[in-house]
Amino acid sequence: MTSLAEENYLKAIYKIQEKHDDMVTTSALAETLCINAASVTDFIKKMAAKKLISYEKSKGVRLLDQGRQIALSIIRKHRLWEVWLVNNLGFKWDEVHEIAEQLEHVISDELIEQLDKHLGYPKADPHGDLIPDAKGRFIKNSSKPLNECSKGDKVKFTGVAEHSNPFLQYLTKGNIKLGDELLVEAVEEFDSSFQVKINGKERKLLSKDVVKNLLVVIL
Amino acid sequence: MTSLAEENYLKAIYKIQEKHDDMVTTSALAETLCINAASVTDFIKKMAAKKLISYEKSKGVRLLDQGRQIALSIIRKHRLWEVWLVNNLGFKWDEVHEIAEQLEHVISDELIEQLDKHLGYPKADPHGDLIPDAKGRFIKNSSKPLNECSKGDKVKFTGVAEHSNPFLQYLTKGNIKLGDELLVEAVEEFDSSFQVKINGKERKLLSKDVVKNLLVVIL
DNA sequence: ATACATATTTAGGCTTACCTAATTTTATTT
DNA sequence: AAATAAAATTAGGTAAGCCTAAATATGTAT
Repeated sequence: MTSLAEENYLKAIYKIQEKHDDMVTTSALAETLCINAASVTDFIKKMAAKKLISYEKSKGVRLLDQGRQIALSIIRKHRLWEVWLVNNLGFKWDEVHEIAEQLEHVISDELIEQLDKHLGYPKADPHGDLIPDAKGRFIKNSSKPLNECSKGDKVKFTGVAEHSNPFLQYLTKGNIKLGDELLVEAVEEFDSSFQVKINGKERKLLSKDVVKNLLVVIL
Repeated sequence: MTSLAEENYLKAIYKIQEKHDDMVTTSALAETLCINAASVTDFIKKMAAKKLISYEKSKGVRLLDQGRQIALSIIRKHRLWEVWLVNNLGFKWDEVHEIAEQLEHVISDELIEQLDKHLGYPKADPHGDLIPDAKGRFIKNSSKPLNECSKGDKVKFTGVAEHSNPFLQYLTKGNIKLGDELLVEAVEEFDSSFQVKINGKERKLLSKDVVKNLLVVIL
């Protein structure tokens, strides 16, 4: 059995590892989980004893296969629930995180497979994050941040690299939605801002902080 | 804040009180929650201190308004989730209890109101149990056990008084479903069994143990 | 290489929600 | 009413998951 705390630790380790593919430090975990570093040290020792993670004293931890599988199953559940909340219950993409944080811990393989089917086997959640399958496998796509694109590129907006509500709400206000087609009309070298045309209609200026957090695929 | 344990205690007290409208004893609670009586004594003292229940030493407990409201909100959530699981995810009525036991503890008023709306404001769950509204009010119906009916009565099957899987599966096997119309053709005095005609078609013999657990309304 | 700052671990403690064993209270039988 | 059985409570204890404060290890700057 995996406790709630363990699930949250494993998910946090997975997410930190995802960014800088390296050992995950005690302090990074303490930071993301809002738990005292001393408590984290305690806990990771117990998880290491269960072979969920590997632990090198004073260096950090890494997921072992068993731990990674659990982390992926939690992420799968989280993202499927988010799809349901947005597509079926009418929530906005900036309203679903907290609720999905609770729903992701409900235990029933049958439930999650039925939910997946009910939703039509979605490949991504409302923020464009990929949904692993029941075995923990992703169907990778080739998205990259918009700031890596050049003038003239025509791209599709497929996800966000930043999940904060202010950012999500900024996009909502500007009527920029997942699936929109963006044409890079100009790149201002001075401040790295982008001028884009959205869906062949509206023209918009996007700051550096915005473009680096928009994930797109080249069309 | 209400802990998971508190929610389960309150729900259990509510359900026991529902049957024999009386003080709920420590042993009855211990029995239904599968928790040692000594632990129950401990816990109810704490809940009494929080004014969720009233507690008379060595006599038992009763819900106070605040505790009743919480119990009803848990029951509301449980039953709404059961409706969703059966109507939208394709589960059978004997497969949903455990999953709903987990889902009922997810905290979000917005979620539960959206779910209620999504389901079309159902008045009863898949077993015919009434769903309280957000304020904890029931729309009572006038159902009674089939064994209280007489020869010639035409009734509608609206709920079960027994929720065990063997009973639910017995009904499923016999193709007896919520909403079916039953005509009492004969009552055998010797063993209290009933001969009924279902939906004007099939004729069936139902034992005493079955008829007392079928809730019906007279048509 | 040493000093300092930062990160990590150790040690000791707390709360929640359970447990067992022993005791006390309540109810039942004779 | 006394004896006995059953129920409830008290006392003391445990594990999980957190905490603070103190000690130790690591990394960085001089």
